[in-house]
Amino acid sequence: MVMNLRELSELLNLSQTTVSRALNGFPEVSEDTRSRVKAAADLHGYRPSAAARRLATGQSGTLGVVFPRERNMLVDLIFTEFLRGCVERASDLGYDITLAMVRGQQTEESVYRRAVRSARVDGMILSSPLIDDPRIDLMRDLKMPYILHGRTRNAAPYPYLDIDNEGAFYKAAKLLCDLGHRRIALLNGEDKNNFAQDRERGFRAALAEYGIPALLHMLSGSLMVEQHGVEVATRLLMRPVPERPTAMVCSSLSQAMGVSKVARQLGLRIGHELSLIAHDDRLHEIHAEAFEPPLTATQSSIGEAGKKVVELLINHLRDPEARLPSEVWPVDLVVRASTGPPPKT
Amino acid sequence: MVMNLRELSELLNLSQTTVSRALNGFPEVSEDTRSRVKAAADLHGYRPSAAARRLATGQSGTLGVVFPRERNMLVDLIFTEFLRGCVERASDLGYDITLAMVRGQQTEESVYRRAVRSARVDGMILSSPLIDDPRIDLMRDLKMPYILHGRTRNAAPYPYLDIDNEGAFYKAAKLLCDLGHRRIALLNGEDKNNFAQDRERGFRAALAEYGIPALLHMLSGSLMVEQHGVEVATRLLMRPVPERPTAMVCSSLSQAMGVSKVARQLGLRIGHELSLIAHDDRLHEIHAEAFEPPLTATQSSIGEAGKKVVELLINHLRDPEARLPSEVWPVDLVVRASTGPPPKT
DNA sequence: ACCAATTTCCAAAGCGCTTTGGATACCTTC
DNA sequence: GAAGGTATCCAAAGCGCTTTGGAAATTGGT
Repeated sequence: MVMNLRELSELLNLSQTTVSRALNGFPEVSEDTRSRVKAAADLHGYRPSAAARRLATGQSGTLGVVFPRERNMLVDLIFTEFLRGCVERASDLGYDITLAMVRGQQTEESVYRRAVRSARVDGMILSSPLIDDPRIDLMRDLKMPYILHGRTRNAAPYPYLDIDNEGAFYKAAKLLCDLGHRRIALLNGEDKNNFAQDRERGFRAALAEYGIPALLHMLSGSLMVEQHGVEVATRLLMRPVPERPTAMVCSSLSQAMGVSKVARQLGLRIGHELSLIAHDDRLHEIHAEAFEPPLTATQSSIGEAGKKVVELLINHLRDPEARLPSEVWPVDLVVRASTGPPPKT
Repeated sequence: MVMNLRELSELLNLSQTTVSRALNGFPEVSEDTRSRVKAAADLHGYRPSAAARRLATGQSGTLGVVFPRERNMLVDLIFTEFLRGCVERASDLGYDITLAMVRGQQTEESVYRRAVRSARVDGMILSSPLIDDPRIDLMRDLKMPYILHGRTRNAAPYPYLDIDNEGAFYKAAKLLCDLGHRRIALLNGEDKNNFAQDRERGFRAALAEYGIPALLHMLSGSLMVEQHGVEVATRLLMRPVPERPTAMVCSSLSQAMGVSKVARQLGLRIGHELSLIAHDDRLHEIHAEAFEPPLTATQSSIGEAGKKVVELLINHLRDPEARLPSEVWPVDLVVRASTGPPPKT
């Protein structure tokens, strides 16, 4: 049914060596034979057996992605988008993505150990890191190549791709300060997430520059779609005018959606009585520009991050000696209609 | 670093054959040696190399799952949950899950062919089938074992797991008819999906039994979270009382959420002026019982479906001669507080 | 026209497992 | 105690690829 290397080489009157080399782009084979081989391979639909190649090279051609432990709508949506990016780029580069999951009882460790020992994957992609993530020490101990999507506080240098959360929220808060806002609220993610702390830091830094106390600043309990935005917004916006924030910065579009609904109900026009900025992960079908009015946002595509993470990891696999693949992406602040000067009261 | 079979066998003064058999539970090895072998394997952390085993057995120990072509919040959430189920059960059964994706330009076919020829996967799991899904003929041509999550209209028998959508919506509509409702609306999924057609059929069948015209019945354009529910509900519930539906059946909790909000705004109490039933996929953190009031729902866990699909496919792989793994799950109708007799007007 | 350098190709040795086809030892049974 | 089972174990042959260490063929310089 499916032809193998030996058959193909016999058919071409060449050795397996030559055919293999021709196909894999080695220099020691003439262009002439190479094209002859490629044509024949194409014609007969030859594809090297993944299993055999894996055994011979000791590489599995597979990257592992671990499901986040946490589960909620936002996390799931973000993860799916991230995963999509990973799979897309991986398949471009000839790699497979397999999924791993840590189940109830199991220790995180056993799962990773298992993956490593049976050599199922060449590297792992870890997402949603905690402040001090034990997995990175584990990976190092296991000598398993890996890359983190996000950052952690672990001491030693490690490979990661992250976005400049601090800078993004600094920019956002600064914009509001520049516009004249004095009472600015932050709806953040959970404090245990590193990105939430980064965002808070950036936010505070901007306020500090303007000598504005970060009084209204709040750390939220969850990223729940809308619900959390609704709750916090209700609590804050119902306050008497002198205490009411004139601007809010949200960690997700979902929160912004909730805030925006509450504002509308209270008759506060977004961009006038209330300025609103949110972070936009560029999820599919949820766009800051589709808000009413279009939302000023710090934006960074989570799907692109998935692609890049795979790229970095694969580069690292191909050349383990090269410098650690660590990268911080700047985040754009796109100003739209949801931000304006504070109301004159 | 990692010990292999030869080393382990030398260490035990046994042949590789015996060690392999002991570990894989073959009968022709004494319980005595078996436990000795297992202990040693455990002690030294021996794990057979996946690549070598794959090459030797011709089985990859891997199942492929294909990303749905469509993308929106609901699809993504459902897919993630389904995937989670797949990964969970697969890992229990010693299988890996790798993801495949059909990209923009690529034909569906090329993607599947590639997977088959390089023998990366032993079987594929296809989800969100179309009415007449070309993939099932393709799978058959390629002789790739597969299973469908959902059903299609293709003529020849094929392996699938589906829930009884028709029966579920029949039950839901019948309940409403029994309660005395006469104007019942259906908010369905897109017509191109097989499950939507099944649901419509069940819905119509119940109404027909009661001689009720399915006038208010509507096929919706999208499954968008809430938005669609809001739109349709607004259109229907703003009508004059004699034309207004007294009950609605939704295809998803998200739609129901939208309907419910509109009803609340119009001062219609769910369970009194408006009865509401929705299909509940048992997604994480979105529960029919958490609605206000708790929602009567037809429910079936998409995560469990993922698990079962993997089970069926693996059984099929282990015994290809056995009967086609095709199964229809009954769907429970759980009556809660959102349904009651129609208002007396 | 000859030697060295370069191209181009190949035979064969793994990679680490499973599995076939015995061989050997240990019991039964009469 | 010999014949026939049965329970244990093993040597060796793959699985289909990559890669090492040469050999053969071609080229170039003089």
